[in-house]
Amino acid sequence: MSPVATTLKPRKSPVQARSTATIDALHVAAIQVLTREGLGRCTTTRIAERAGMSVGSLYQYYPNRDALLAAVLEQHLDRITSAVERACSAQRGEPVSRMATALVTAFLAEKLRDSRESKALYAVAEQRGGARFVARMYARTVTAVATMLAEASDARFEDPTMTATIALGAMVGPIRTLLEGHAPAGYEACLKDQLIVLLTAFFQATR
Amino acid sequence: MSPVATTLKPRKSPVQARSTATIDALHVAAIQVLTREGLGRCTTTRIAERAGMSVGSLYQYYPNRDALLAAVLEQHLDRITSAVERACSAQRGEPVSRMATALVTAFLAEKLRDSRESKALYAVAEQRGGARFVARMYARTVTAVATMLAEASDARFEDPTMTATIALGAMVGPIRTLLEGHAPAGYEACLKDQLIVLLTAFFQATR
Amino acid sequence: MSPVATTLKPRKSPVQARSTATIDALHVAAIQVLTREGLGRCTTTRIAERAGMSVGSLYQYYPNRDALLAAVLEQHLDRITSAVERACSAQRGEPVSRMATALVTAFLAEKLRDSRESKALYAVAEQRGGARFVARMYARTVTAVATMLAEASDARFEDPTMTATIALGAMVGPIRTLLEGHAPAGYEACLKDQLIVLLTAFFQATR
Amino acid sequence: MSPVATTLKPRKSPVQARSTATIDALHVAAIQVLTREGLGRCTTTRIAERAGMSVGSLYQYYPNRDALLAAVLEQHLDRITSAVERACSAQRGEPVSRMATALVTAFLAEKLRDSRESKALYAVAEQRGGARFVARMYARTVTAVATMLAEASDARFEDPTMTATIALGAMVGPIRTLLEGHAPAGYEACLKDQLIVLLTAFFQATR
DNA sequence: CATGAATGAGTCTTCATTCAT
DNA sequence: GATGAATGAAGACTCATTCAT
Repeated sequence: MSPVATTLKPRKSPVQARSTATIDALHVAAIQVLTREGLGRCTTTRIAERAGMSVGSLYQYYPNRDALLAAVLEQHLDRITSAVERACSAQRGEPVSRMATALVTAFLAEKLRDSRESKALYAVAEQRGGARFVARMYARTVTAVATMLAEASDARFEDPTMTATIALGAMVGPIRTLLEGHAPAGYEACLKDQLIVLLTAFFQATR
Repeated sequence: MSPVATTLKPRKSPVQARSTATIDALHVAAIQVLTREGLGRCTTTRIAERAGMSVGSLYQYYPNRDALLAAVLEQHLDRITSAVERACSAQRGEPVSRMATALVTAFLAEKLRDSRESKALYAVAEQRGGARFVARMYARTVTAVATMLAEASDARFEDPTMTATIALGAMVGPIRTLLEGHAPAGYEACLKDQLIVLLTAFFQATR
Repeated sequence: MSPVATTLKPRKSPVQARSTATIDALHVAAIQVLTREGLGRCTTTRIAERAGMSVGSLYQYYPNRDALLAAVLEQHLDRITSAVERACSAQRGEPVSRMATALVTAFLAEKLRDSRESKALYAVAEQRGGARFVARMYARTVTAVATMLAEASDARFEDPTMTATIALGAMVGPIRTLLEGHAPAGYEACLKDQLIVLLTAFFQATR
Repeated sequence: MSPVATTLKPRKSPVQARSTATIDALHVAAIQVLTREGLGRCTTTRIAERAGMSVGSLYQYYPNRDALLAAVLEQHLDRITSAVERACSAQRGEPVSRMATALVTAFLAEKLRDSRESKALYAVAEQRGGARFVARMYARTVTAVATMLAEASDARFEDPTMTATIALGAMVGPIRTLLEGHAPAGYEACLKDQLIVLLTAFFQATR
């Protein structure tokens, strides 16, 4: 939408007390508007309105629309990434089947915690500004998974980073199918088990 | 941006040769503008200009901007889906490993034929109108894959549709990683083999 | 007003017929708004409105507000500069008193042809974008005057450019006093004679 | 920008020392912002920030932005005018050549004391509110010069006010050329002498 | 039929001013 | 008195769509 996002960093935040609440209200409002109206209709005015404040206030905290959306995306991605990192570092030395289970469980739990939000943010991630955060999150997640895989008790991976990248994509793909509403009936119910089977089989075939 | 896409169908069916050529020029132009400028800057005027005609003429063929973009997306998806359908129907009765190979080969070839285009269209697919076409393509592809799987010579799937859906997502995920530029060096070179390993392992684990 | 004027060049003008009329209407409207409301209130909407068209049309001809104002300024300055150039080249070989008379006469006639316009444009000239045109006009005028002075029949100037620059400033100053309304009663009536005396005396004192 | 400058007078007279200091800080800050950012970016918030206080405090001293800028302009103009008045009243009874020298010397010294400031304030003077102060300053200066001229030892002026007005404009013009950056190399170095020659010649030609 | 100028609603963003703390 | 967050009107600019030529 905006050709060149000048700055995506939040503005020097005012005092603090009201700030945190206001920023949170903006994030929530942004996700709601994104969810209900779509990225195209997700305007600064509408976000501010739903957050119960004036546009001017929005600009007190973010230098432009993209910066706000980027912040929302970053928060979302960071939450998920952190959960995966935690899950991965807890599985070192375990067999790959447990790794697959832990990875899928952690990722799925976070991603589906608010599936409306997850879905709405895909559009933001597609944007110029969003790609940067996705890239960073991907890098962190791949590192976490690769590190975990390198210490599997029952496998030796030639190129853990490559395996981790493929595995991650293979896990995200079917989840996206669900979020975007292209899944058949009963899909969600067995998604977790299927993903575990998928990743376990892949890890064992690659080792 | 676009208020409410009233109709997404082309205004006149391309019966005449000139119409077909014109529509094609519009599609090509739309993809170029999308690719070079992004969805936000992909305006009707710019598309018409690059297609060598006036905006007025564009509206002779499509009732609005979204209809044009939807048509471009549909064409793209249809090409890929058809290729997959062909590949799948040719593998009936084969073992799952050959099925996986054929599926990955066909899909990858089409998707990477013009990766710029594929990537640019993700943004269109994300839009209101786009989801419908993606859904339809997903359905067709899943059906094709499920039908193929049901006749595998070395496997018996409990729920071929479910397996096909997961497999499809698992294949698309890593490809998307590549298209969106989040892949590490050397990724593209081994993507095909990795995907074949992935699907084969999954099919064999599920049978 | 605008921190960095990206482009001040008019847009690729459409056909021509209507164009010329439209552009002219814009110039006239801009001067009227500038005159009646001041630079601060000289908005694109108001200009378009007074020109009897929509904002969109304004932007069909000029990429931004400053470009329009710059064009108006340039036209104004070019008219005056050209008149001075003509007057100067006609005085070569004459005595300095005739040069002073010709210079003052030509300049004053043009500048006072529409004093409202002349005054209003001072504010535009002050702007980032305007300074460039003023500089260019100054350069042309100084060159014309210096060239003329160098060929005076009754004087030999050590540094004609310097003398021309000072003379020009000395002539413009009192005219500006008039245009800005700081002049006492009867000022305009004798301005021309006073300026001729001023420049003649200066040229004779400097030769 | 500012709707209608209701009042341009400071809200409270600077009786207390602290007030004077505060107002001075505001003036200095205003000039700095004006100089560094231009009139368009010279906002109350920025001025207050640079003055080390809050916007609210700024409004304790001035009813609106224009009042502050007007005060800054007035102070600037008053300083220069006072200097000229002093110089003029010291030259009574002297010959016009000394008068010219004294006038030019005093004016130039004040105007170039901080040329950045002088230049920046031109934009303020152009504004609605500014013209009033310039007019007042012009009147005082003309009076001072005219009074001086009326008592020249070697001349008798028919209309000292007219001569003074022209002389003032003739002196200001070339200085403005310098401040606005349209002057050729070496201009500043000989400006003073040239102006003295100019005014002396004019006075002698007019007497 | 093609053209492309005109339209004007809708976006983002800024900033003077106020007022609760 | 000082503070600075909140306000919202206003401005620049874009672009889908129409319609006179």
